[in-house]
Amino acid sequence: MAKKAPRPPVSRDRAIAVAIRLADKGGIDSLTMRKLAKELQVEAMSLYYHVPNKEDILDGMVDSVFSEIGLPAGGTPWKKGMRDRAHSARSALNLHPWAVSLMDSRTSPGPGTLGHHNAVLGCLREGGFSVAMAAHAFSLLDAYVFGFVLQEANLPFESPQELQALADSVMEHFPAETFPHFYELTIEHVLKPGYNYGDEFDYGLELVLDGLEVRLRTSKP
Amino acid sequence: MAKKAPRPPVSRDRAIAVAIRLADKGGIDSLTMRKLAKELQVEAMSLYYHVPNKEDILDGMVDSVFSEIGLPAGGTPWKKGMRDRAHSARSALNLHPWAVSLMDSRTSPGPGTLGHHNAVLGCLREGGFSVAMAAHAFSLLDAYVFGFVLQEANLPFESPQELQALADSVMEHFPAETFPHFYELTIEHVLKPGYNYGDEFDYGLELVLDGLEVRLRTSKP
DNA sequence: TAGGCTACCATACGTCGTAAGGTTGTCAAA
DNA sequence: TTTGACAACCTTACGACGTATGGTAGCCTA
Repeated sequence: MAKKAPRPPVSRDRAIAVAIRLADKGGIDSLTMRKLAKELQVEAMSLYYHVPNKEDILDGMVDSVFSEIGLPAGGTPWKKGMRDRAHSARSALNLHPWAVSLMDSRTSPGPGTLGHHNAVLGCLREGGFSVAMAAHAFSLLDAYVFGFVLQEANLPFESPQELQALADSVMEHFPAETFPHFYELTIEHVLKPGYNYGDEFDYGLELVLDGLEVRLRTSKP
Repeated sequence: MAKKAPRPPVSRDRAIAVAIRLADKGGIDSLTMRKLAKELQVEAMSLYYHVPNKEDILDGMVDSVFSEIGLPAGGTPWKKGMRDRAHSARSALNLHPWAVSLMDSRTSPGPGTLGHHNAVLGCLREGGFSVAMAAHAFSLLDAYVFGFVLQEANLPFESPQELQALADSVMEHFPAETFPHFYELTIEHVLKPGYNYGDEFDYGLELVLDGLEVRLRTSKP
């Protein structure tokens, strides 16, 4: 996959794109200025010609992920718009799991982030939400989506086998009667074939959307 | 504030407690094995007698924060139990903002985490939730609470002055007509005196709790 | 008084972000 | 045709990080 002879020129955008690829492959901790430079076929210090510091690259990465989230086209009914956006956001953040933890500690929003916020607010306002109600809905939906993805990325297992192994390990350390309800859930629900934590996403999302619909109706004359 | 002459013995628990203090004071990045050792009045490598590596300390810190979250006493009505727990979780995580981003990448739950999960599930089951409904509720509530705290810890401002400064900075970089809905929200809502993002927490929480109540009622015979 | 154990320490390695100060290649003005 | 400014990249080096390796000093028991 290495380029032929001529090295394409480095730029902030290209550095960010390659950094995202590296972080996707090896996790955010494996992203170092030296590895990024090597991937771009330059030396580490050359990056600092295009970028003030590593933080700036991380900012750019987060903003780029935000830009990946599909935006509701103008005129979309708010409920469908918000549902689609939630699914799109989950997909983007699942593709780039480092993004959620990186959102923390990032300070100034970039154009991708602002554009995203703007489109969401627009969809809500067109759907009849007052400014205050739109703020409520925005906060609630974002908190739910990011929180869910955080938990999802957080799961210490990825396959049913790993889940079983984890359950075994926990049961070994703590006798069953210590945490009876936790055990009930584990055995009667989680360890059942076909269980998939990701399936919980839609349940919560629809509950939230329905709740917003009710509040919207009863807040209007 | 330094201890007198006799140095108290180091232990995993004491190391974790002091690590939490350091992370609270200077952020998670400022927590290094050398600084932690100095605070405990030993050399860095002495920590490795009590702890296998830094990861183990981070695990312990997260588990300790989970233990700080108040648990519903047995017999508490589920809605009050969940509301109180959500507030308590938010308080604990606001006190230790590094904990949310640290939850990511942590693998094996400790006793604090398991005890917390167990008590929550118990409260829901006693309140009439089926195992599957309890799983839904748990996922939804946790996602919302953690997601909200993540956003809250994430806010790039802490005082109204900083907010105003941030707004000015953003407006300088992007003309107002680029993101009209974002500007509407900022000017008509966020920059108004008395605005406090934290106030959004209860709106979303009550909406979620009401939604769960409806689902619980209609799922029962 | 010998040996073993617990708790601690000194030194060193490889890796990180990045400061400071080169070295090229290109291209317009002289 | 020469000059010199500028953009793009490089070399070297520094201090901080996590931690592997291999001590040592004090205590306890036999």
